[in-house]
Amino acid sequence: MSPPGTDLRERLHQRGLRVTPQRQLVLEAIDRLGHATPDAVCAEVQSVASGVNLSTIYRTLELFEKLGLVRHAHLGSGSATYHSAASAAHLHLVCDGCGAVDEADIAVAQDLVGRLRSAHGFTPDVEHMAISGLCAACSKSVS
Amino acid sequence: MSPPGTDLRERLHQRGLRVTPQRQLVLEAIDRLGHATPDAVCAEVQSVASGVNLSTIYRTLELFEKLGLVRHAHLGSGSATYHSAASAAHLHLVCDGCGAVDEADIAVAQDLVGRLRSAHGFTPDVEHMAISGLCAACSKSVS
DNA sequence: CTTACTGCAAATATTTTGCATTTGG
DNA sequence: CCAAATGCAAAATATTTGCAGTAAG
Repeated sequence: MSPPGTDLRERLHQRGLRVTPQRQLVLEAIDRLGHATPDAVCAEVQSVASGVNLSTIYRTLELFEKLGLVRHAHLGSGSATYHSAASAAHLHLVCDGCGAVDEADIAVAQDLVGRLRSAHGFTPDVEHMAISGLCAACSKSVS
Repeated sequence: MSPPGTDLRERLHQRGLRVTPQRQLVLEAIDRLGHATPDAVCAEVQSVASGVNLSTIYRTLELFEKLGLVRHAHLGSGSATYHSAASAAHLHLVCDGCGAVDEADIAVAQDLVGRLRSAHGFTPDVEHMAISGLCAACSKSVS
C-alpha cells in the first residue's frame, strides 16, 4: 500500500498540475465523509484547517472528477454529492420520507443493466444512479 | 372519454380550489410538451397566452403534483422535469454524452424492485428514477 | 521566474416567499 | 363579498466566473 496522497501527487504531476494544501484537504475530507455536498466538504475542510473558499471546493471537485479520483451522484432535489472513486461501487437509495441515504450493491441492478443494453442499446452508469422511494421505517409509518 | 379539462375541474372543486386560466394553460402545456422544466412550461404557456408568471408556474406544478396530475423526475444536473401523470409510467434514460432522454418500460426494473424490497426493505419509486449512461449512438463514438 | 491556483466579490441561475391586487365562485 | 390565486419584486440557494494577488515547482 502506498502512503495516502501518493496517488493524488502522481495524477497531478502527470498533467503538469500542482499539489496544493487545499487539494489535499479536499481529498481527505471526501474520504472521511463518504458522501458529501460541496458545502459539506467545505465545512469539513474548515474544521481541520483555517479555511478554503467554496469556489475552490467546486473547482477542486470538478478537477478530481476529471482525474477519476471522485464521482458525483444526484440524490433528490438538493445539491449533488461527491464520493471517493476508490470506494466500492454502489447504488444510492434515497428515502423520500426521511431523506436517509442507503447503499445497495450494484449486483442488484445486473438484470436491469442487461435489459437496458439489449432493449435500448443504452449503457447505464449504475454508480451514478440514485433511486428514490421509501425506506423500511418510512414504509411502515405510511401504511 | 370526458372532455379535456374535466378532470382538473373536478379535482380542484373537490378541495375548494379554483379553476383559473393559468392552471388550465399549465396543464395543457405539460400535455403538449411531454417532459418539461418549469422554465420550459413557462415559455410554452406564453407562446399561447400573453403571460403567466414563473412563480405561478412553480406554485401550480407543486399543486398539480399534490393532486396527482403530474409527476416530476430529476434528469441529471439541471432542473427537475415535470410530466403528465396520465401518461404511462416509465423510466428515464438520460445520455451523458448527448443529453438525450429516452424512456423505458418500468417492467425492465421489476427484478431490481424485488431485490431492493427483499434485501433492503426499500420500496423504490420507479417512475422517479433517472438513469444516466450512454445511449446507443454515443456508446459507439466513444469506443 | 513562470503560470497554475486561490480568495474574493460579483454575476448567473434556480426556486421560494411576502404582500398588495385581482378574481373565481 | 371573501377567500383563493396571481403578479411582482425581493430573498434565499446554488453554482460559476473575472481578476488580482499568492505560491508551487
